[in-house]
Amino acid sequence: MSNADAQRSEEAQQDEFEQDLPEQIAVRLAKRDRLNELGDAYPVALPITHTIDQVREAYPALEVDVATGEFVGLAGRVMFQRNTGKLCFATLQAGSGQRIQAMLSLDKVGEEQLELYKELVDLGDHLFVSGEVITSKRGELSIMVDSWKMAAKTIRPLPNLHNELGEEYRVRHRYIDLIVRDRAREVVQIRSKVMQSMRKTFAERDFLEVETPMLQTIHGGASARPFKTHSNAFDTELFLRIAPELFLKRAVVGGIDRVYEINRNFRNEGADRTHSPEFAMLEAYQAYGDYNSIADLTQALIQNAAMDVFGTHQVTLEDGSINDLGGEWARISMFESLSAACGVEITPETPIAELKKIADKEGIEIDHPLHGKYVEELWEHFVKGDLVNPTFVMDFPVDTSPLTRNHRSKAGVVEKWDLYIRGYEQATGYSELVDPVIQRERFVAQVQLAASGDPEAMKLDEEFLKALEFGMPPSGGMGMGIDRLLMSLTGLGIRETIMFPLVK
RNA sequence: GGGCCUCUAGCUCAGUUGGUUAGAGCAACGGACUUUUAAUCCGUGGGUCGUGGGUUCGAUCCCCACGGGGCCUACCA
Repeated sequence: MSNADAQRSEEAQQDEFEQDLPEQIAVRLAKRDRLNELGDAYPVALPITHTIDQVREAYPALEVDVATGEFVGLAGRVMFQRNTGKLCFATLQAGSGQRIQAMLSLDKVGEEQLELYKELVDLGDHLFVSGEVITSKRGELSIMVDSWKMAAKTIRPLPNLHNELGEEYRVRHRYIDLIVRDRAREVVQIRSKVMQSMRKTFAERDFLEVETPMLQTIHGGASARPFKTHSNAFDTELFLRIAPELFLKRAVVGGIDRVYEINRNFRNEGADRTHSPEFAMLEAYQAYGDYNSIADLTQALIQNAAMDVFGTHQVTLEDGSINDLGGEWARISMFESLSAACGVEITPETPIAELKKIADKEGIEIDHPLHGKYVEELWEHFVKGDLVNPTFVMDFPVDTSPLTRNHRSKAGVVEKWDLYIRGYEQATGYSELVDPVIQRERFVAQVQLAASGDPEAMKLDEEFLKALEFGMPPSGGMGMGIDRLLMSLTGLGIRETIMFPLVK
């Protein structure tokens, strides 16, 4: 297509755009033009002296019909309008959600400015007003406007504020959701404060925050299907990371003894109420720690976050129920809790055939070559549902945990825990496997699994093994889903804790 | 991946057992109103009924395909 053709087609598209406009958008575009004729529909600077929050704070409880003598200039989004012939009311909203009323009367602003206001200001516009802080005859804290200016003209109408938005509209137009729904703003604030709190806890313990590669030539550190992409410069296949683990361990080899990363992981798997294809993950490693010390750290991170953000360890969830995160969290053994729950002694030596018999009796279908897979499935069936309070489930089967050290005294299990809160897996922690010879054997076993068709089996990462061969100190490590943590702290679904979840 | 449900105005929703011109509230437009709080009152406009095909004299409604969304189910954190 030639440049001229391209331009013509662009103009055609522009015409089409303007012809097909919904009535309200056409009307607002005309108002925008009018504002630009008179001045500027989008001025770069406005003489703002106060925020809405500041004015509200300064006058928490004025009597009815008071004039304070204080003159302010402030701006906010017009959320409601109530116009009478010679007196207009507008409710202005700040980004914080704070609101204040603006009043425009004929004798203060004059006929021309009042008429222009009525003609050009719509719901949703950002409006600047300057005038005296007063209360109305009904006691509403207000600005008695001397002059007003459009701060930013909106072209699309806000949805009506008297019905809840549909779920799909909320997710696809989160910026609207944030404007009209207090809870949406609150969740963003909570998430930010939780991150601040966790970084503070880490800093107090001398952990360094680092960033490791998201684009990787070999994906590792977890069992999951990766997203694939391609590098033109290197002409090679790349993977979006499924976990940062193998790079954070390289950092520990390098002497970054206390290290953590909070960043995104990507897993090419199903999405539902508790899973998102991209999700925020915290991983932390502590040299000369083990799975006990890292469990202590995990408990501290979550309890500090609850205390810093909500001022209590007993957090109230969306449905009104209480999630009690207080006290020392229980630590139970996977094999012992499973044995107790199903009434049969189950150990790492229990033959697969016997485990299969129990599974069949319970109506659980398992088709997997690994002993540990049966144990974990049975455990989830018998025990998981009953775990409401925070609980560390300790000492997992060896064959499903290729990056974890063998238990120091119990045969057939590794030093790994999963943290469950309200029945959801919240975090996992290890005494890290640092023996490069055993690590190589574990990877080889994974490669065999992959050869037998398991798409989630780990790949053998020679560069990571080489790093281990230079000596990694004994370490504890943990990983925690941030979105999941937010769910535990609020009771919301994952798509509400992520500001912009993936939508088709 | 499998099953069930759903898509109507800017937003939230009615509705049509297939029949002339598809409705409401808020929003918009015109008018009245100097203390409103979803202001009120009078009037007006606004729709490819998700998209494409089929059945029919006639389809927004019935059928098929496709697309978006939701719930359940399976895998994974």
